[in-house]
Amino acid sequence: MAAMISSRGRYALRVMADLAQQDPENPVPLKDIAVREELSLKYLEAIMTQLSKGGLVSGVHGKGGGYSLVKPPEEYSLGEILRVTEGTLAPVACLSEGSAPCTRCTPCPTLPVWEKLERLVTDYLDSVSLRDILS
Amino acid sequence: MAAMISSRGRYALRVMADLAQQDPENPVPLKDIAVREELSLKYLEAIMTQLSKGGLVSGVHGKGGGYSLVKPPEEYSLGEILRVTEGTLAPVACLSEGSAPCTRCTPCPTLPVWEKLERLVTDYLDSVSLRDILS
DNA sequence: TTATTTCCCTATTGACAAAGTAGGTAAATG
DNA sequence: CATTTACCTACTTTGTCAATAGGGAAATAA
Repeated sequence: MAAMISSRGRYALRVMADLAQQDPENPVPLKDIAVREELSLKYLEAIMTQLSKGGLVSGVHGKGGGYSLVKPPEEYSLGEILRVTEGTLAPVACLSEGSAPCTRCTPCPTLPVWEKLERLVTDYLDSVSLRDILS
Repeated sequence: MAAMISSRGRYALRVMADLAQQDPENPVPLKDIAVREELSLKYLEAIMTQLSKGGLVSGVHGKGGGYSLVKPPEEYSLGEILRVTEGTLAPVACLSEGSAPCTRCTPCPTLPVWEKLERLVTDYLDSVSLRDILS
């Protein structure tokens, strides 16, 4: 199957969309999101930690705390959210950073194809905003 | 990481390109390809079986036998080769055939995004021919 | 007919990543 | 100080992909 976007990434989009539909002034506790989105609290925590470390949301501790977006929904692109949770949107392993360049044949005749494909995907996902997927 | 194209698919492209560079009149035995492409014979067999069942190559048994392309290189698209080996090029699991439609929310606000992304990827890979990647 | 070559078929193994769980710690609030 | 909440570390489970192994069936040539 080898889907490019994992379920974790899709959950992240759902959660971000959920946050976008709440009052931006009040942080939203994970407990609430877990119920609305039918996700386990623990799994949700793992995803939010990534989003928080990636600077996409901010969390405040204690009673009355929770998570909130750091900017308006139209300023998030799906690409930027997915890059944080998926790590990379590269269509092949040899384009992911941290992978040794493939030396089977030089120059690699398919490399330009993968590079263009990655650009295609990235450009599209960067062109869709979080607001665009609010229902 | 979640690469869209697995190493198996990339091997398939290499093998098809290898075949395209041999005499189209004489079937090429796997043994030869395995040496040239530095793949184990057994693994190569598994890949060729898929390509053969997919109708992309034809194999003939016995001495003097081997595999050959069934049409000229310019008539193969990368998309058609990859669909055979990867099973699907769907960016998300819910678009793969055989998967139950997701019922979390209807209508799903992200579905149009995935559909467009799949079309983008498919159209591009279908526009590149096997001849285009011969070195 | 027999031996050889080759494709072909059905498992199985091992490695690894992703999905999801569990239990706790630290900060903020009332 | 008790409660609420984010945050941290580790684990189990599950599933897929890569690669291997050991044959069997068809074709050819001697």
